[in-house]
Amino acid sequence: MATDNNKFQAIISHCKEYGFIFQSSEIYDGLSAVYDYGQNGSELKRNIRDYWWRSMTQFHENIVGIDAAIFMHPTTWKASGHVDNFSDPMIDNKDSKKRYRVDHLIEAHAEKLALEGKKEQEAALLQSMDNLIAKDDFDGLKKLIEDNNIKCSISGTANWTDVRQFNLMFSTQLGSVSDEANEIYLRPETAQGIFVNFLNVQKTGRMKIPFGIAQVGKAFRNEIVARQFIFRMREFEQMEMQFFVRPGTQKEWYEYWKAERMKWHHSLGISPDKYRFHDHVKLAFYADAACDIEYDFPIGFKEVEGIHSRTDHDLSRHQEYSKKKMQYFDTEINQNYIPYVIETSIGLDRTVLMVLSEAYVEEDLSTEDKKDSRVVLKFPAKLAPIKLAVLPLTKKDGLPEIAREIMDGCKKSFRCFYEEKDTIGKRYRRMDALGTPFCVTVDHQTKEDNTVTIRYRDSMQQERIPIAEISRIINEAIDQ
RNA sequence: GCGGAAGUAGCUCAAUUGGUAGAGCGAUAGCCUUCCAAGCUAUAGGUUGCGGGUUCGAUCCUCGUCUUCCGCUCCA
Repeated sequence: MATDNNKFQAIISHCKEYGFIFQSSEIYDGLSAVYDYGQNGSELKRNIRDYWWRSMTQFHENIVGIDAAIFMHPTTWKASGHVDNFSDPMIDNKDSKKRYRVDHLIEAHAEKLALEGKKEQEAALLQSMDNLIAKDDFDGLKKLIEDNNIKCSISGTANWTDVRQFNLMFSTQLGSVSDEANEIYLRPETAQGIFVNFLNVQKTGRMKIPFGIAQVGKAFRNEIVARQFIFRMREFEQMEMQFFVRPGTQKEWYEYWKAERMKWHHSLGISPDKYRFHDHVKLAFYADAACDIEYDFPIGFKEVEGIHSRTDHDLSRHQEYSKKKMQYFDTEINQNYIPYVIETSIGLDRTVLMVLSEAYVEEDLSTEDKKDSRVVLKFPAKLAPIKLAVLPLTKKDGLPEIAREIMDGCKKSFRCFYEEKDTIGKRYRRMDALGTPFCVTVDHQTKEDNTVTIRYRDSMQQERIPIAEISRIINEAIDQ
């Protein structure tokens, strides 16, 4: 791995070759920025998801989980601000390649007219623009730009593309009759499923503030450019937790969750110097504090998780649009209020990529006589797709039968893999490439004293242990 | 989305200046019975990304398209 970019490419190839991640619909040339998880990738992903879920809902007594539908009432997205903020008519200047939001471009020109004292022209321009935007008349908008001879500030030309709508939300029809009234969106984030269920969960769970609601699920964004493997996909999975707190305490809970989430990342066995916080300077309209946890991917430091202090923005908006009171009565202070929210939102696919990036190692094992190397995925045992490989040293002499018995004893508690083909060294290396932390080998001595050789993935060390100990050793490693 | 480059077996690559493709690794089956891949034998696997055009004939030339990579752009 000469450069980090080579390492990234190597990881992508490895993922395909060993059944972790395939491009979607590959036999039909693939679908851009959509990927499928294979037999090993789906296990890895599920293990990460389960670990996060347990960390939230099991280790914290005041956090419960839900699973909301992907389809939601269209008003949800008006209330959340996605309808207004997630779709804008855009236009590109062909010479400078610069893309503008049409309204920004025209407003800038109107401002210029105002400065030149042409107040009437300014008003007329803005009026025309508002009319056209309200009608979604993109051809009209382009004509307006051309008629006013609006130029790109960089290239100074008026060589424009057509006006196009970039709607980051996917839409579809609910019901079989196509009708605009039935248009609904695939959720662009999972958070809103939590907010609209806030009262349901709080009341039925008798939850007392502060408390959290966790959720794992798919979200969809029609990204203009989606690239970099599974880092940015159009269909992706989020693991989110919204933590409801008393107004005024959000700052301390924000700090609490920053620290708590960073601890979780370190518990994956990843070194702290691979992480950094990136504080948002320009805050979104709904936030009073926000930061990202960034991991040092082979392609550089990139966001894995976001922690946002969302104030009471979401619940207030839903209260406004639904006319339902999104309030909580706090018996400690005898007050009704709309809770403030701290959000932790981590991309599951990005976490998979992070774990893969961290685990992937090419090792040079050459000695003086022999060149040798291996590719090994050093997953934490709890995340490994396969925990144990059971390998009879040979296919004869009753060794496979003993190995099968070990398999039967272990496969109820964790995922095992049986293999009798090829030399033992080759089988070890195959397991390294899948990230299997333990291999046990049944040999002739096993028949005499019921012991096997256990071989550790990372150190490649071996030791002799009784068959009865296998299960305990591996379960302990998984629990760490 | 724009510009540039690329696409040949699961992977890494070769080949024909236009005459319809080979190797290594890998896979499968068998031999060997071996505690850290690359011993032996056999087998499978490619309408050379896809679709048109030029041509007697296209993997090669040409157009379109899809996908990927790099840069720009975008990412409430």
